[in-house]
Amino acid sequence: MSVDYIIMIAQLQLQLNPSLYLRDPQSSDLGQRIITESIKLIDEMGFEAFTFKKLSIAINSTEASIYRYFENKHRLLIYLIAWYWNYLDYKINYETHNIKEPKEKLRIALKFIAKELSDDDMFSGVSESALQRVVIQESDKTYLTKNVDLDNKEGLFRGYKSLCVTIAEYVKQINPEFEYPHSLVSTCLEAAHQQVFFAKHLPTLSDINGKEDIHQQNLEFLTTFIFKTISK
Amino acid sequence: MSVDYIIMIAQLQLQLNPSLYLRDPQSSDLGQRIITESIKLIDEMGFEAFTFKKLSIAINSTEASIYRYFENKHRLLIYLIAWYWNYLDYKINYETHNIKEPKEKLRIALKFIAKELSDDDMFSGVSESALQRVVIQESDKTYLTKNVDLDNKEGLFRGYKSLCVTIAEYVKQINPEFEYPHSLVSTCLEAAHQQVFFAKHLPTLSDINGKEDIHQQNLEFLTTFIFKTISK
DNA sequence: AGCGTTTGATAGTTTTACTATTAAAAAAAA
DNA sequence: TTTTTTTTAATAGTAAAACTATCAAACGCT
Repeated sequence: MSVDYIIMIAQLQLQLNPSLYLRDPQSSDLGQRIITESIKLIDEMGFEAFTFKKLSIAINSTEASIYRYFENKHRLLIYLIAWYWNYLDYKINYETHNIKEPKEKLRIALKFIAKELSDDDMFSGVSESALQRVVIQESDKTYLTKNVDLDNKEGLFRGYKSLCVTIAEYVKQINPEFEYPHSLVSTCLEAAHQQVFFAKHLPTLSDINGKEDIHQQNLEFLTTFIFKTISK
Repeated sequence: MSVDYIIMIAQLQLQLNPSLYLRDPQSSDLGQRIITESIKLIDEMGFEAFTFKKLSIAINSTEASIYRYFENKHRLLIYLIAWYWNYLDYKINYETHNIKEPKEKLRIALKFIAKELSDDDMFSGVSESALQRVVIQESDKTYLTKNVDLDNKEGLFRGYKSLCVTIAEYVKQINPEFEYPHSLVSTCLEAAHQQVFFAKHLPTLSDINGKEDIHQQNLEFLTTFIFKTISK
């Protein structure tokens, strides 16, 4: 691990919008336990059944203490999902940094978007595989609320938008005449987790079958769909 | 309105899976009020803030009475969304019935998927425009739960899957070699409402701008991406 | 008029989503 | 090392949500 790499990570952490929390969970032991355990719990029981009461028991603390870090469980979810998109955005920017060819950049981006994170991928104590499952099942709930406009004004969705814009840039470079780069990329980002969910739970809605490598098939689908759509 | 049409509607209503409710809301005045008012309320306040208590006040009845029709508010949402997909599936089947050319069938299907329903479109007392807004904002919540597999086994998502399969058939007829017809169509169906939501609330994620006709632009985007993806 | 079904009224339980207060513990400053 | 400040834990409490149960009134039907 080079010094540069450490600096990049530090910046990545700092980039998380302070509006995402009341008190920075990265700044204390309790805060970090809130993050790691909430990912586990939401992954296991789903966001609806998840409560601060249950979380407080899991981390051997109290509800009141958790409320000092996050206004409510919805905000905590937004934080977790934002962390993931920021992480992906960082990773994709890092991996495509010295690539010239936009098609290659797009290919790399898609690879990271569709890639399954493994259980031993850990990033400052966070189980990335559990977080990825949380993203697959819960991410849309962050913005599908009557509060979107206010939350968006606070910049809570910055990471996701940034990632979308980054990749839309590659699309524009490949085909400057294509009229819907952002729509295509957001559709693709959404499809990336939707198709995994469908493959596992509503297989009629997908041709990706659970028997083979879901993430590999998904990558092929997304690649086909995005490159064909922007072809001239 | 022809007799055939009436029969089709009757069938459409009957096709709604009885597992969707405890007591058929179409069968009584109170049941119908539950449906029409719940659509209004969810549209206005969002699904999270919506409660049976509020609904009972709106329909001048009691919580207990509503619980005789639906097990809980999540089941009611599933019912409303299922109604919409069944309605769309019926409409698309009806409108493409005597069309031979699969490309034309697909075009018609997309037209109905992307079409904005107007305030005066009413179908047995249901405000279709309000229901469509509910679909845009809430539909994904029907299946993004830990209960999906059980709900799916009960056939609660039959309408959506049926619509997806119908359109995937057109895709297969246009290009039998295309490997992901269902994935492409489910991606398209999801994008159809996602893009409207993004255009209104997270415009960075979309090229569809709120100033012009969102639904028309959306149709163009969806048409471009689906036809390009399946082109040889 | 009598019967079964549907609805309304009322009441009660458990859980969730918070807020407030105070004391103890830990960290930082003097 | 003592003092001060900040953080956390413990406890308690509230309002609303998500139900369940009971019973009587109303209604539709034969």
